[in-house]
Amino acid sequence: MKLAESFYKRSNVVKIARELLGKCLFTKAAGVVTGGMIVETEAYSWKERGCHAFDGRMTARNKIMFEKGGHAYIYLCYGMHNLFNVVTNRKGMADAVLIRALEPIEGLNEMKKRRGELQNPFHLTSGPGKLTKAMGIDRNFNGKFLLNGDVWIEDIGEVVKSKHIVASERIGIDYAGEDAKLPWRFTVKGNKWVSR
DNA sequence: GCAATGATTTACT
DNA sequence: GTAAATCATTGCC
Repeated sequence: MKLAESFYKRSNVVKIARELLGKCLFTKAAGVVTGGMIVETEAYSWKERGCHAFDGRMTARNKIMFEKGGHAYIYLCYGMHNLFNVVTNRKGMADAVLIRALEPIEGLNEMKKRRGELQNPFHLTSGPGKLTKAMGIDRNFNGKFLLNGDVWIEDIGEVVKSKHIVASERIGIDYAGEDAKLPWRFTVKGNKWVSR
């Protein structure tokens, strides 16, 4: 079943990022449903420098993060990669969880077709830019609401024990200074679909 | 209006 | 392991 709106609207974005492990992200693009279990996330808050909306800076790009929890925020990075985020917290509180990797479950054939030939089958969705491409996510998904759009998150009853959750430093945000050291990246221990 | 930059991926050494 | 590719968004001129 889909996660309730109340799940996203809580104020502790780090806790939400942790609880999203084991949940399933699905999209429906071109009439085909694709998706998988989330195995890697990162938390971002407007209270720290790693976030685009640091210090409440709102721009045309990140204004979705200021919406209430439950919206999808798609950000184009390095000119060619779409990154998928889940907005959390109340309206005006710009927190979000970046989905970095998932384990494919639904629509394997479609995802392979979108990604093309791969040297390593584990590279299908083991990275934020890869999984969006595999699932057909582009900037048209920006601002969609996860309870009534073509993208949503389900709880399939999978429980990831806290022993199997690893917290580590986030990736690629050295510019954030001290905040780059926050252990806000969560991965499922030993899962092959986690990015490097 | 224009140059600088980045929450990455891919290929090559 | 390292480097190049590549472009929307941003912030300053």
